[in-house]
Amino acid sequence: MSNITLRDISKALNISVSTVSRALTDSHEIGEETKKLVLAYAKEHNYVPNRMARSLKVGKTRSIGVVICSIDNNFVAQMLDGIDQICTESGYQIIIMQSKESYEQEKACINLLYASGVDGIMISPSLQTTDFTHLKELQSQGFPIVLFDRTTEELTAHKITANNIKGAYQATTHLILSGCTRIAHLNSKSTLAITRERFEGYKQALVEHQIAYEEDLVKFCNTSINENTDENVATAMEELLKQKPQAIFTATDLLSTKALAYLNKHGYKVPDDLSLIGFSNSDLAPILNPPLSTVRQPSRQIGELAAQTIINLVKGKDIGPAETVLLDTELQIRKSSSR
Amino acid sequence: MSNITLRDISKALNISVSTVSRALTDSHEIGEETKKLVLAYAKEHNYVPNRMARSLKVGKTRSIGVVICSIDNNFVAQMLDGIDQICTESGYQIIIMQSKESYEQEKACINLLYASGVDGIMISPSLQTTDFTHLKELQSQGFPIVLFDRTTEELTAHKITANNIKGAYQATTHLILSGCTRIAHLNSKSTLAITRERFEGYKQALVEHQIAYEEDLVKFCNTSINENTDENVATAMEELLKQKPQAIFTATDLLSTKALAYLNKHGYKVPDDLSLIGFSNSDLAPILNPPLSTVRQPSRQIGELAAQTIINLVKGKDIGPAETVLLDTELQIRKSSSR
DNA sequence: TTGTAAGCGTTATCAC
DNA sequence: GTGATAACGCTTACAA
Repeated sequence: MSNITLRDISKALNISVSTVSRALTDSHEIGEETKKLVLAYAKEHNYVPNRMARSLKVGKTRSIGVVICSIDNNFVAQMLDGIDQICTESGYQIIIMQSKESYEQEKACINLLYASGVDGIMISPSLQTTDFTHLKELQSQGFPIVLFDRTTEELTAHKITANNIKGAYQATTHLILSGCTRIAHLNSKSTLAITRERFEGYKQALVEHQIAYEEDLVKFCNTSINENTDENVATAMEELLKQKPQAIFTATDLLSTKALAYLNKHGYKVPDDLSLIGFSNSDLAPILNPPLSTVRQPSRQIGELAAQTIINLVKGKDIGPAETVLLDTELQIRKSSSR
Repeated sequence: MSNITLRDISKALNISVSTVSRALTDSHEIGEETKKLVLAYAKEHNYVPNRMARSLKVGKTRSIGVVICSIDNNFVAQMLDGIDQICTESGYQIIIMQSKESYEQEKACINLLYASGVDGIMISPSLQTTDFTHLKELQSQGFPIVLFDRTTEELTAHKITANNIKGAYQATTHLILSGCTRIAHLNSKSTLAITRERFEGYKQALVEHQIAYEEDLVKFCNTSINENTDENVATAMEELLKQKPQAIFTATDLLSTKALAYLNKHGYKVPDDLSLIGFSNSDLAPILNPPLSTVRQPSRQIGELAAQTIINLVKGKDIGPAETVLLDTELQIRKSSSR
């Protein structure tokens, strides 16, 4: 198993290195005889090409960088699973880096990835990120970049994300149809499309059902890591609850579960006292107390599509101008919103 | 940002490539003047060394392979988080590969990682794995390997894992002290130490409290991916419940939540009808229905220690003979086991 | 069909 | 203290 090289093979078989190289890549300009010979020898001594040497030579590493906020997040892990599957199938290695919701760390990740020679980068920006020049710079050199899940209008690129407006709209509409009119909305604080779009869907549903929008029923709270999220959520919930809402629509996975925990802890009966519905991809939603109604995102599919897109870009395939792909969410009604 | 090389710097500054190289690695045999000059120029044009070239030359990639069952698993994600932190701090890149609980796929991962030149491998074997020759072969060539979380006696290596016997013992003892004598045990099917040790801890607690061990109260079920786990768990639970247990101790994260889901679905009141306690690292345990008592493992710490160990090995540090590090678990009593 | 040789960007071994 | 030069393992013109 100790590494054998092209030269070893060439010496053993008394043919040149280049012939061996070509034989192994099944070049048409090599005799069947020699091909078989080389292939056999290579297999027997289980030759495995040196990735570094190959990369150095051809200037491509067959690896792509993936930047996410945190690997320790159900939804993210599911997307990574999808990404990994596609990339492995296509012979690409992924290098995962976490921004931990920090803009500085995100830039550091990008630099590290670029320095380590990845052929392309897929990124779901941090909630802190408002400036995208670190990505624009790369792009301007023709470096392939794909945004997934979290997107922004600041950057022209291929983007794969859930249909956030529609998902939020459906969730809110569901609450309205169940008889709620005072519906609170808890969102995370960011300038990313994801935040605005879910807020947008919420407002659309209100408008459509002639319910006046009330600013006091909406809170955006800082959920960046290290930002004592529990406390921020508690404060936001406290203020929202003062407004006596009949229901709350939470816009992210983290907020949904933290809001439920808060309500349970403070003696609110869900859904008797108020309904709750949120974005969440946790498999545990059905056995939460109470079972949590959720907008579920096609996490694996987002990952798969994004991976396929970056691979196509990296391979130089013409996949047309940058476009945003919106994948439908799925409304899963459970007890937490059944009044 | 387009890559600048040593040669570019050497030309611009009219000094040799080797001088530049040495200046950048802060060699003591270079004049302070030139050092400053080179460093300044490098910074200004943000020179970043070519990883491939460096790796090819020195025969090390500063990357380590991490093999886990699935990234889409709370506990695993937490360990990965710990691993990532240590590796990033030490300037090592990690390459994560999933076995999906398949022995064949695990072997494929190992081969791919080895072929891609990682300096060492950390692995948490699949539940299917009983034969460890694929790892032994690597080891016999002096290739660094560390086992984490899931270990085996089949392999002599550095191992980092939770104190499974103690954790299981504590959980079972807790059930006994709460008044249960008919305690069922649901475990996963594997020959890994993790399975046997938790079973062992369960039995130890019984013995110590003079409770007779009953084979019918114990089930090992196949939780490999693709093995219709839900159905297997349902069958196992059905049979266990026929024995009218007063409590169930579930041995893995997956089994714990699936068991709870099963009980809820079939109208069992936990803890009134029976208590439940399980291994789980889900942050949602407190808001499950009912809040789930758990044995919590120091996931991040396991990852961190394992990462530190493999890095030490890779660096050739003498860290003594292979030993197993056992980290204490934490018993978290909640409503599901409060009678 | 096969061989020769250059070169990818580093680092290391010699010289000077 | 600095500079040539070879070498890591591979691919690829260009020759033969």
